[in-house]
Amino acid sequence: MALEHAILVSLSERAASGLDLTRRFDKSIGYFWTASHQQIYRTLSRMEKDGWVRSEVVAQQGRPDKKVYDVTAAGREELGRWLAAPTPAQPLRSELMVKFRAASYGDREQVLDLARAKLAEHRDLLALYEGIEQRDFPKPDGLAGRELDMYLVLRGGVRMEQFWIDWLTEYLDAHTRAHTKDER
Amino acid sequence: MALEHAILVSLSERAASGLDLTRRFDKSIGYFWTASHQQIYRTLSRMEKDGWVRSEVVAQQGRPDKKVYDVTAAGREELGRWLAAPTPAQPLRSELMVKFRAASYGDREQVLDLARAKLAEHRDLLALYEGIEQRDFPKPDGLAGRELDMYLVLRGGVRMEQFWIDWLTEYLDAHTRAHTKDER
DNA sequence: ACACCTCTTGCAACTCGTTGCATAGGTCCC
DNA sequence: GGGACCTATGCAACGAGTTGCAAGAGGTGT
Repeated sequence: MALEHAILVSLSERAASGLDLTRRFDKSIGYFWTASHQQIYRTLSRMEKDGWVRSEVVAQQGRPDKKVYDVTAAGREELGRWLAAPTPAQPLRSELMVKFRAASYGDREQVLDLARAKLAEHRDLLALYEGIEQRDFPKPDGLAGRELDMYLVLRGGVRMEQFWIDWLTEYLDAHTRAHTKDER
Repeated sequence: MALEHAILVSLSERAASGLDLTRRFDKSIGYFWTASHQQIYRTLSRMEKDGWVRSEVVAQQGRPDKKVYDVTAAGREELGRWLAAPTPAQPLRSELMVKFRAASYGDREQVLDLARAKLAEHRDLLALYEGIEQRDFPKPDGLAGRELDMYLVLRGGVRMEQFWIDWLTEYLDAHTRAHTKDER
């Protein structure tokens, strides 16, 4: 399981409540690991029971109290252990690829429309990531340590979106060419 | 859910038993959608109950009987419906990216070793896919229809592996450079 | 006073996927 | 005949993740 470790990473950067974490998983960390708020609350409870984090109730003005979580020494130890452990291969799982392979059993034109929609989605995501890259890392050459790590993960996101765009373009081009040939 | 649809696609290509399907999910289809045999048997039962497939017990010589499944008209209809339906965005989920981002909270050298191991894995996969590409599609230019679909999905696999290789190489290079600088 | 909004935490039920095991028929070999 | 192994199907239990809903606390509007 990696959600508890993703939470440990996020809490290592800064202590947070369940809702704070939920918001972080909606942006930065969420770009490469997603989680719903229910999942986060449930996991936080288990982690506290296991002694990886401890919580403190903090009163707020004009808002309900919140429970702020913090990583314990045991949590830091677990994080280090997990970091060094081999990562199991995550098999590729793409609904889109299943559909592309199945296109001849349905309406091909609609599948091409799906491809065009996905292409637009991935172009938007690429623009988002490149915007963050230019805003937060205008000069990547001098980076080191934690900042370099964050930059390189973002680069992974950029490259991933570029992959989708390139492949979907190849897909659409090839089918456009095949279709044109049929018409002649 | 896409497993039932992946099964419909595979059964559309050719009728099969649960174990046949398990073997297909270990190779061709499995390159972009995986499933264990228990999952397949369970899903086949449900699909038969829903009327998407029908089964026939076939006696074999020297082996236990097998139940061969076949797509019904309702199954073909469902497949067509699913093909045209929009595909929800699948958020990226990469344990490796979480680890890379967290490297400063553990032993960085071990994380670099993980990256090198992943790089080797993806090089192997790329070689596998490129081997299939050259064996099955030596002349991709004339392809159309179902063969073109299969070729293009394979191209997606090749490009995906190439993405991992390129990014991991960038990651290792950047950290090698940062480390060298520290030493000076 | 009352309805209604947001913030924060959480429960319950469900689906999806994995792991471990069971069963039953059959071959091959010693 | 006994044991190892393969084919084929399946159950049970668990863990991970999603969806829907609830409840309390505090604010705002009329």
